[in-house]
Amino acid sequence: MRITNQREIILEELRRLKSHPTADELYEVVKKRLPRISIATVYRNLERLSEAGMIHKLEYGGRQKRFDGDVTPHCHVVCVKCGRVSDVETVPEVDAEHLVVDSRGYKIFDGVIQFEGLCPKCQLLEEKKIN
Amino acid sequence: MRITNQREIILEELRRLKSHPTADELYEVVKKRLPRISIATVYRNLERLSEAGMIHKLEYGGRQKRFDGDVTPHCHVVCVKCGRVSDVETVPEVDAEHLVVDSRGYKIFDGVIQFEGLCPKCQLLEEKKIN
DNA sequence: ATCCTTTTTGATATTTGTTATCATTAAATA
DNA sequence: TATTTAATGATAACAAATATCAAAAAGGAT
Ligand SMILES: [Zn+2]
Ligand SMILES: [Zn+2]
Ligand SMILES: [Zn+2]
Ligand SMILES: [Zn+2]
Repeated sequence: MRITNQREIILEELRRLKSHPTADELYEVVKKRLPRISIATVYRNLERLSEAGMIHKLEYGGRQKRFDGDVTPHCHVVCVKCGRVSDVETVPEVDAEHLVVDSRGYKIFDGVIQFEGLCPKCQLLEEKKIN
Repeated sequence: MRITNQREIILEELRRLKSHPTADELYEVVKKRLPRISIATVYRNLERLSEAGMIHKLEYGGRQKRFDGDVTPHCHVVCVKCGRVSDVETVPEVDAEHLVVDSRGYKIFDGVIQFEGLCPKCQLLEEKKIN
């Protein structure tokens, strides 16, 4: 895969951010360094980079996909209110395949534990609503 | 929540199906019993029923949301090729909260293990491609 | 039953995130 | 340098989901 200026900066900025941004959030950040870049270029490169395994595409709930520049194995927690995604530190990995008793004929590659919760911001909002 | 004929049949058919259908797949099935029903009614009721906890909304990869009439705790495997979703039988549940070392300030409700694999149909297609 | 209020429905328009198209530009190769 | 190949920017097209709204259905009061 060719290393174009746009591709390099998209990857750089995604790796810098720890927020698991959506394509348009990343577009806004990248635009500061490349004011003429098109949103299509951002979508295209995120797709290419994730195919190449250089980034991760996160397809959790909510409308928009999110992206992660950190490809080392780790778990995520998704806020059920706002959709924010954060990394979660877990105890040394449980091998997912050993948890399966009947896979219904599927050939299983991978198992990820995905947590659901309420982010700090949304917890504060909840408290205010009650009072 | 009012029990209308449409709502009842949507719930009935979703519970009968074990395929975790998309809204439009379920629409096609329900239409056999209610030929005049609108797709909007299906979307609306799936939303209301999932808010009420009577069904589950599955928001895995792929474009379309899927729905599950079985709300007893169980895990899913998603086919990475075709997006099909099936139930997976696992060993007696690991308590997700105990796996978390640092939740980054989130209040964690739930942790589900989501498996990725290749469904039987797509395994056959892969084999044919190789030969 | 009749009247009134609230909820739901069907049809369809709108929104939204994403993907496709295509002429132009940039990069790689010979 | 010329030729091929890939990437870009602008924007159209697409598809799933949601919003709108008049009409119909359901429920409650009298
Ligand atoms: Zn939140
Ligand atoms: Zn992450
Ligand atoms: Zn499949
Ligand atoms: Zn299921």
